[in-house]
Amino acid sequence: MEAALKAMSDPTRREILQLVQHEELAAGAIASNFTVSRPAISQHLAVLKSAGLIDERRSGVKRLYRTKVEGMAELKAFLEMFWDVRLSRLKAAVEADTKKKETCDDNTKS
Amino acid sequence: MEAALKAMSDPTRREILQLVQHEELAAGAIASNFTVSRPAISQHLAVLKSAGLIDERRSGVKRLYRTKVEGMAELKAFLEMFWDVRLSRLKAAVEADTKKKETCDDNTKS
DNA sequence: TTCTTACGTAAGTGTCAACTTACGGAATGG
DNA sequence: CCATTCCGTAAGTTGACACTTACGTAAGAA
Repeated sequence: MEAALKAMSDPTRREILQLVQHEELAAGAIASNFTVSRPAISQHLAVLKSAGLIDERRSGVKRLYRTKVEGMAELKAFLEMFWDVRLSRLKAAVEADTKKKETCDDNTKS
Repeated sequence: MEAALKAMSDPTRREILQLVQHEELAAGAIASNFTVSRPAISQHLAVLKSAGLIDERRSGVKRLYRTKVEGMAELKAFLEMFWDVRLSRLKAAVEADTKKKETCDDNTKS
């Protein structure tokens, strides 16, 4: 997850992920969508690949890339953990509010 | 989302988020869980706060922090976009496979 | 073979960020 | 008042990283 998060924290790489989520694209075709140099895109592709976020396939002299969504599974699970906590907080708040009507106690100090 | 992603890309900050997801904790109490210096944690808290991932509340001489899950909403939506695409890929593959069987249905037995 | 296409890789540079120690400043207790 | 606690901020160092240009390499065409 560490690698996936760092990889996605770059806006250029996020754009690449969106570009190749529907169709396979060659490295050059990807680079043509950006103003930065082609080697820079090549390095971004290497980062995405080593983070498990894209797949590479060779076809003749070209290299085709495509988003590999499995690499985001861990991160997705991490995020959903917080959503579950939010729900349990709501539940706890409701229960605490119910109990407060029985035992009114003030322990704050100022 | 940019800020939230960069904030979460640091392992120390992810640990902090998990520490304060259930209960409010003071800055010092948070720092006591790590080996890095207290000012370092203070800086991490500032990053998390400016990314909208935690809330700060003052109580006397202490500052209490707590995870603010709303800051992750955009990132969650970004991730789910890729999951939707994966489903549509599966659907497209199934439909293509079905069509193939219809076009050549007179002399082949699957 | 030789040229061309389509890439990755090497090397260097500038910027950013995570960490350290030292200091400042607000709230409380004496 | 002064001292202590709790915490953010300042300043400096180190390492990571995004980018550049220049070069290397594999596949196919002439």
